[in-house]
Amino acid sequence: MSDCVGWHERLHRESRRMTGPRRAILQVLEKERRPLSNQEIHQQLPRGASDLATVYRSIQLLERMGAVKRFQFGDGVARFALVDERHQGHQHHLVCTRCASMVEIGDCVVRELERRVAMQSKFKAVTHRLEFFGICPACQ
Amino acid sequence: MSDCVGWHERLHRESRRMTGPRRAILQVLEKERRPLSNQEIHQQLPRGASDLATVYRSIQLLERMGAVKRFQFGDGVARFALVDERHQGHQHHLVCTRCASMVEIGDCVVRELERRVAMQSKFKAVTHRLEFFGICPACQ
DNA sequence: CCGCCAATTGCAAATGATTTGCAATTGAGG
DNA sequence: CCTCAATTGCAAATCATTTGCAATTGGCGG
Repeated sequence: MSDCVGWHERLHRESRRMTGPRRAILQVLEKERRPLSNQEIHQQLPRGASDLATVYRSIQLLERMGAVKRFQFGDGVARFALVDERHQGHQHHLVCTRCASMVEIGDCVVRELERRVAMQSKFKAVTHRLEFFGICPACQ
Repeated sequence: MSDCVGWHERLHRESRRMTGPRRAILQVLEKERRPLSNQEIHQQLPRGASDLATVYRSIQLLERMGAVKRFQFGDGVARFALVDERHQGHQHHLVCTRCASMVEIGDCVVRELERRVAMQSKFKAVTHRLEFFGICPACQ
């Protein structure tokens, strides 16, 4: 179980509070290290720990803070997973299309390409989003 | 204006019909070669050419046929653009985050990496999704 | 330990995108 | 032209996500 001290500070920096619901939500995200929908997070919460609307609001906050990353699988539901702080917010993942379990991909090989793309297209502030999908060993 | 003959055949292969609404929708997609939401498609249609529900159904069909590609920018709206047949359905894009204008990216450099990822992770059937975002010259 | 006050929450209602049921309409082959 | 499955329009239903608001709560100062 995490004491959430790190989170407490991080929230405090933006004059935000560490509340019961937020603590519970963070604990779910830390335990299940894979993309979860707001619904799924809410279900895994201890009974009465937080309202669904509060889950939405907390996730929104965490996303603004860059603490959580949004995944869109194309089924109309947004899923979120904690960002690994070691990767300064830029990291790619391999996600199982059956169970959404997730593996981190090593270094980003696309950075280089990004610069070339910007150069050739005359676009500014070019970024990218790269995700891998497949079927994990457990699901095969 | 396209005569839509190619589409006619392609639909026929799956015992689908080329109808008025579908023709109109395809014409919009061919003219505006950038990701459009169902709403946007519907708006650009000649008055009364198709119901919004029919646009949704047609786009769904085109997506199943692999004729259209779905883009999720994270604003809760799905956008779709025609797939360039030359690229057998695999192609990356650079999309303007302001106006959604779109440029195609040349060859896919990630294919190689994909195999390595599959190997190391023991995942099967690994695919990927890669999109670039930026601000196009017109929007700068 | 107490009180204050902005931040936060629960609840219910509002939004907005997308889907669906169904009866009426329409392609396209014969 | 006739037939029939595919398709459509329309309205109602779903589903995810957001929002208004009064009540509650964290955390700082005293």
